[in-house]
Amino acid sequence: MGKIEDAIQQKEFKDPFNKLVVNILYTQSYLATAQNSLFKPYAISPEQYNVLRILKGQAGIPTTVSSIQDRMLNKMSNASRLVEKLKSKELVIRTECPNDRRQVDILITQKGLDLLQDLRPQVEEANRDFINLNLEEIETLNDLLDKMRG
Amino acid sequence: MGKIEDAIQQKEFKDPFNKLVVNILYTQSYLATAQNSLFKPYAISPEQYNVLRILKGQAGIPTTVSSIQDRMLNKMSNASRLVEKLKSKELVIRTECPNDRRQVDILITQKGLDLLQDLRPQVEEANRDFINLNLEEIETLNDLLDKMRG
DNA sequence: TTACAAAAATTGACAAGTCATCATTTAAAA
DNA sequence: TTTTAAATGATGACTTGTCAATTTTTGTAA
Repeated sequence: MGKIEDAIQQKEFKDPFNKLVVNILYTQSYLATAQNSLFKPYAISPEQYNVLRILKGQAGIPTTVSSIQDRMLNKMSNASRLVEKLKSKELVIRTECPNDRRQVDILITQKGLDLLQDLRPQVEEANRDFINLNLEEIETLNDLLDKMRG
Repeated sequence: MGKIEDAIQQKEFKDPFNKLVVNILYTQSYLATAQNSLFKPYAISPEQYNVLRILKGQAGIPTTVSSIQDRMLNKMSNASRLVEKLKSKELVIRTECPNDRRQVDILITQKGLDLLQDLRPQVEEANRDFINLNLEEIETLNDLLDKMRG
């Protein structure tokens, strides 16, 4: 049994709200650590993977830095710097936007697409390994998380 | 409606597992950002708050660095450095353990306890503000997260 | 007892989150 | 048109997460 009380050796919580906050933070760490070791051999971080995933989702349409930021899991992150890291690995290219010279168009490269392709089966396998729930439970969990944020 | 699809502007997901991973990572960021701005006026981070909470839970019993690490939400974190930050703010004291000189006993100070006391009502209020669920839903969510990790 | 392995904590290096500030460029107001 | 405000991205400083290496101390086996 993976009860949160055992995981962090805390017998009881002030109230159910507090327990839920702790449980979500702990579960995120559980997933993030797994993701981290999955991506490590490919020399990218979960955050960089997420940016690549966003760019692939744009299906070849150039995407600005702020648009990437809006789609990121962590809105406070520093998309500008992540893009720079990806560029130095030749996983994306960055071109000045002709319409608005303040903006910068970001595009995933073939090398970036190949990396996502290689990772795909491993990501899917890891997701199944680390989520011990059936489809109905997953749907309930997704709905409750959505509702929780209001 | 706070659906995850809208939050990150992604129409659909590869599979329910993938959607759940994304949803948990996003929800953690949602909570962590709220915590961050709550603690900011008190010049501590959510992680430092968590260490103080652990020490208070020990009820005056000296706690070693590795024991703190075991109880932290993020097991990969650097407890040694967090303790050093708290010590420089006089929120904890650090004494060499007499039985085993490799270990270091950490104890929360009165100043640290006072800080937790001041924060308590605000943390409780924030938890309620950011969790739009009833008690039954919270319990279901807690149970599903526990089961998910196996 | 010596020698070696394990445990505990610290430290260094790098990536990412957080936040403030800056420069450039665009859009709007006077 | 001139001035002002807003948008966009980059950068710097600081904290934390991640992980490997190092130091000190303890425990154990030869």
